[in-house]
Amino acid sequence: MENKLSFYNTLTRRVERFIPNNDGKVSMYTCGPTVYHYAHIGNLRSYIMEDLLEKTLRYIGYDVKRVMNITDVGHLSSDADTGEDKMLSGAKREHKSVMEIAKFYTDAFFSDCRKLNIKTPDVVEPATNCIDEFIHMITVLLEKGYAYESGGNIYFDTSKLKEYYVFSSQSEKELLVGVRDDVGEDENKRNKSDFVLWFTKSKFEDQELKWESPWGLGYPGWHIECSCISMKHLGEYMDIHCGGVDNIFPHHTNEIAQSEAYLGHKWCNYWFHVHHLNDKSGKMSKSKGDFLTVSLLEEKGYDPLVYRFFCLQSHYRKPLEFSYEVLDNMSAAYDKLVKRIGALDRSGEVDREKFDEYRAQFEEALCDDLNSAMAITVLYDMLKADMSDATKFALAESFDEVLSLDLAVAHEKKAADSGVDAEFEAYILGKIEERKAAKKEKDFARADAIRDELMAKGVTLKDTREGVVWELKK
RNA sequence: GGCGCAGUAGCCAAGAGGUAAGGCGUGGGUCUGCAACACCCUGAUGCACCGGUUCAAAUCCGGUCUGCGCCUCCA
Repeated sequence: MENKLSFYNTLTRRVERFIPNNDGKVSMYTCGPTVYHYAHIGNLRSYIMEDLLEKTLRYIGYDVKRVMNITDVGHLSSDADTGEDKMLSGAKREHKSVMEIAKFYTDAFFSDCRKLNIKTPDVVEPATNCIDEFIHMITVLLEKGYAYESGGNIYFDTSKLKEYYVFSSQSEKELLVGVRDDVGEDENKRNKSDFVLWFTKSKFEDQELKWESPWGLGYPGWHIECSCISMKHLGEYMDIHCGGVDNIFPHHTNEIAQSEAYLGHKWCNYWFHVHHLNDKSGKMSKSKGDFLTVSLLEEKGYDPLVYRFFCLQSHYRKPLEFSYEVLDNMSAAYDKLVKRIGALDRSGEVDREKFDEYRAQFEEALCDDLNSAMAITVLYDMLKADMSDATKFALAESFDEVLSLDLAVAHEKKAADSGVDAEFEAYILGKIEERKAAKKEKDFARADAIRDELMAKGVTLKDTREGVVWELKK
């Protein structure tokens, strides 16, 4: 099939035409969450943009297999032997077991994804399911001389590689100029850039999850999981590996190092990285403590899809700054868009020619380095164009396969479960009827009095063309 | 210190050599008891700044400034 999609490949540092290893098929891997806390909306930006990539691939006809890991062990707060396991500190914080924490936050993560219409990958695999695979890969790396044992831990020897810093033109010498003095140095390492594959000697004796291994009771390092899980499900050759830009180094750099050392050949051709969501003070981060979640946005009265719309209006390779002002802006735009599509008369013939014309424009925008903002413009252009409502509605439905903004579903249903109890709702509906009668008799003073009465209870009335609607004031 | 990303109207944002898309907001209008909704009209002689290349630059080149990220916690 024709390969028409282009996007930025971090490995070559340019926008490239995407050509999969097997015609028409795409193997795709996504670094999943470390489930020690809620995902914040910055984390979710990456998953939204990766979802866009996956859906674009499917939309233009590829057969996609996508795999995601769940990090439920081995992700330390520092990559040296000194950091505490994130899962363990999460468990301590909430006085639960590590497995309970993992389950709780994995569920929370997918619940957030559902609200944002992020498709669940074809395969989701927790790291703790793959201990045998980790041990196997580490064994091979030791046999091949790419790994060594030191101080009880197994390390990857980066000096054995021709090129370690594959993603940047940085020289090691420059990196050695210490910037972060908060990171303790691991005395067991032969080279500064070496990293742990397996821990048996942790400074944290209370590590809850440990497994038997040829090197003793212990647990895996963080980077090994993505290499093993992706190979387990996608084989030795992979098309696209995704993640946030902050994973470029060290996580993805280390994955390539160990995977290609293990395989003896090139592993993944395309690396797709999503830039950060910032606020005025900079990057949103779980470790900063204070962060925005999907639930928080909902509490403030925003539809989670407004946040998706906000992300889609920007580009994945651009830093995006979050503010409530912009979200309000997007919220208004989103409501108008949905209402406009909802008002379309869907009976009648679809004009195939027009349909194909706009669908092609939409694909073209997406295929140009995933220009989602332009794709949304095609949506607006299409709604303004001279063609039947049925054609417009069919196009909106089609575009929504990629945009996933619930553009063509009944939004009345959403309004129905706004959390108002039946008794209050009956009262409101009663008042609306009363007001309708007053208006009919041209008793506008009384009609306004009823509106004010409801307003005092937090209910806003609007006489739209489709009838009276009410909403709870936020 | 090194490496990288970005700077376009009040806000978000597209465009990447040929004379500034789109959205939200604002203002004006039409409509309707009023409000709201809907619809129409409305915006940058200019794309951070300074030079250069060119018939032509927001787009290319050089330099400067500003913001942000990465350089073993991060999406």
